[in-house]
Parts: sequence; structure tokens; C-alpha cells
Amino acid sequence: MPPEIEAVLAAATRRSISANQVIYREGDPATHLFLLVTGRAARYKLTPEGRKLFLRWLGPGDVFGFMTLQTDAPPLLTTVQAVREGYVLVWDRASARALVRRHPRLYENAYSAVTNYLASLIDALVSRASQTAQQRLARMLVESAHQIGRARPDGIECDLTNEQLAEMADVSPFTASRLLSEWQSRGFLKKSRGKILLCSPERLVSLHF
Amino acid sequence: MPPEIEAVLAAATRRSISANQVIYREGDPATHLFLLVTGRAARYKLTPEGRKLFLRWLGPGDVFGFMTLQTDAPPLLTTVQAVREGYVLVWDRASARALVRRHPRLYENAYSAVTNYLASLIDALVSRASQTAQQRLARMLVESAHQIGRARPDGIECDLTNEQLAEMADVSPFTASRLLSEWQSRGFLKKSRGKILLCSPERLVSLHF
DNA sequence: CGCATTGTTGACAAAGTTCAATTTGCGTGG
DNA sequence: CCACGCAAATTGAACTTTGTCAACAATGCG
Repeated sequence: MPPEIEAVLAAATRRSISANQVIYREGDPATHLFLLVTGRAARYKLTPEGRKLFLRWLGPGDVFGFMTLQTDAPPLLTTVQAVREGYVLVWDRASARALVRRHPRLYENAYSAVTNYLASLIDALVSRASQTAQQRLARMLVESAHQIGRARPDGIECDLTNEQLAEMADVSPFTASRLLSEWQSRGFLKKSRGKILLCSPERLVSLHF
Repeated sequence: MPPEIEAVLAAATRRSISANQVIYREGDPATHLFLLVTGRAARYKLTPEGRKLFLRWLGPGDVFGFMTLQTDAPPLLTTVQAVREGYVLVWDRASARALVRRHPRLYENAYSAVTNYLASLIDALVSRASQTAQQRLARMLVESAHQIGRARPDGIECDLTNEQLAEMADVSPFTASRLLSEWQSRGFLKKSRGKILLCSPERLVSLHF
């Protein structure tokens, strides 16, 4: 392993994360930079009425807590919550900033990760503005299948409740239930409590063009 | 003037921008970094159906074309169009990257500008998800008044057509017309073709909490 | 078995959009 | 200076989409 990478890893603390644990909460000061090594987390923002506005999945290799690298660390904008157990590497503000100062490549990587995030937000905005509830739900379902799904002989299985899906697609749980039922009756998927088995993702993809 | 700043400015080209000129278009490669010196521009994204999705105003001091600083310059995500004449400073990719490599402070500023942009996008997302058409329209009107408005003895005047406002608030032009009429009849504002005179912004602010 | 969580279904309401028909405002050229 | 023509704005009415609410069913855990 190259010595720089060793130095970077040496400065990190390893922290285990349990399922459903909130890693940080919006409004908290940005004091740590995280790298998700194993597990899966969701980034979301709370609306003034207390609804969760899903923003994106985070998976192994994803970095979050970018604000920590700024000169003036502003309050965090979003909440990051694990969906299953795993672990993260954590750098405190001082060492994170020291590291990126020493290794410009790191800073460039962080920069490009932020612009990726930017792209995903713009995408979400377009999706909300120009797609129907049905298209958004189909999309979230397919995307989630890629990210949190397990392969099964008869399709891809995701652990997702109706309510979670509804949140992600920004749709009421009733609408979600109705659409999922319809898709089930058309044979696109099979529902069970807290779980969805995607049989023909292709046909769902065709719903959102 | 400190010598570093002189070096930065020396590397820039000055370019005049006419009203309504598109400075760059989404999908184009990110080849230049811009600093708006005078004038006003809008950043928006086109939806698949060709609607403009307004993202934010850009004013004097704002930097855009951030993607240019990345190692691999991806295609631009948004379109930036001037709304009135002004001028920008322009750096090509090579010199922009050379400058930020030499002056870490510049890079930090760019970084924090990007996170600002991020914050404004998240804000837009929350606004779309949790506010009514009325609240969004009131909000855009007040924000625009700050950014593009001129003070008048009897209020703040903006050059905005119903259609532009509708685009910005992501509302149909009919809804915009109806709401504006209502507000006019309540005395919050006065409409004329392509222009709006805000008489009591406070009362509009109270509409979007 | 009992209970909490999760999901379902129908009737209804609300918010916005669409469309077509008009009207208003404003610059241009005769 | 007026009439023409175009873009901007208005208005009402029907319509769509989605959310709301209430009642109920199913699932699975301890």
C-alpha cells in the first residue's frame, strides 16, 4: 500500500454503525468526515412539517460530512442514517483538513464527490418537477433494487416498507400501496410485508422512460 | 492590491455579456470558469419536456462553471443565461486549475461556493416538496425583488413576466396570473405588463412563513 | 393468543392544470 | 395619429392527479 494512503488511514478512527443508527443529524456542527466502508445509509432532510425528504443512498466507498473540510464549518444540511449495520472510517476536522492540505488529490476527490452530489440533487429536482407519482415510484424502486437489493432465483429482493418507498418517491403511502398493488397484479413484482421482490425490473423501467 | 490577486486577475479574460445571452448550455463540456462582475444571470435546467427549471439567481461576485476545476471535466449540468447586460471574468480550464493549485485559498473558496449551491438546491427541493403553489410564488417574488428589483418611491419594482415567475415557482402561468391578481386586489403589489411593483413585501413574506 | 405494525380499499376533497375564449397593452408602420 | 397585429395576461369551467380519512384486514412477533 502506498505510504500516503497508509497515512490517511492511520489518521482515521473506525466506528461501527448499527442498523437504523443516525450517524449525524442536520443542524449539528460539521465536525467529522466519514467514509462508509461497509453497510448502507440514507441521506435525507426533514421538512418543516417533519416529513423525511429522501435524497440518496450512500454505499461502501461513499464519503459524507463534506462540510467538515470547509474553513468555516457551517451546520450540516442533511441527516445521514444507516439502514443496516456496517462501519465507517471517521476523521475529525483538524486531521481531515490537514490531510487534504497535504494531499491535493484527496481534495480533488472530495470536490468531485460534492459535484456528484450536486448532480444527484438536480436530478431529484427534475424528477419531482416533471415526473408523475407513478414514474417516481418506479424509479426509486429500480434504483433501490440496485443499491440495497439481493439477487434471488426469481428476481431481486429489497427490504423496503411501503412507507419507506413512499417517502423516497415523495408520494403518500396510500398512493404507493395502490401503485404497488397494480404492479403486483400485472406481475412486475411480488409484495410481502416489509419486502418487495422485483420480478421484471425492465417493465418498471419502461414506466419511467 | 496583493500580488496574488493581481496574478489571478491577470490570468482572466474580460468578456461582455448582453441581455438574455446564454453564457453556457447544459451538456457542453466544462471548459471555463466564470466570475460575474456586473449584471445578473439565471441558472436553470431544462426538463426532458423542455420546460425551464429555475435554480437560482447569480449576481455580482458569483462564480459559476465549477465543474471546470475538476480533474475530469464532466458535461455541464445546468444552463446559465444573463438576464441583463454585464460582464464576466473568464479563466480557461488550464489556467483556472493552475491558479487553484498555486493558491489553496482559492480552492477553498470554490469549495465553499459549491456547498452553498448545494444548500440552495436542497432548499429548493424542500420548498417544492412542502410548500403550496402560493407559498412558492410568494417566495420567488420576494427573493427576486431582492436580487433584481429596483427601489421606487412606492415600492420595489421587478422586470418579470408572469411566465417567468411561473417558471421560477414551478407553477402554471394561469395559477401565477390568478395568485398575482388576488395579491393585487389585496394591495400587496401592482402589475403591469412585464413588470411587478411590490408595495408591501412584508405581507407577501407572511404568506410563505 | 393478543397486539402492534403494516398494508388495503373506497369515498371524498383539495390543489393545480388544461384549454378555449377573450381582453389588454404596446410598439410599428402606414 | 391611428389601426394593426402580436405578445402578455385573464377568466371560467371541466378535468386530473394525488392526498386525506376512516374503516378494516393481514402479518408476524413475543
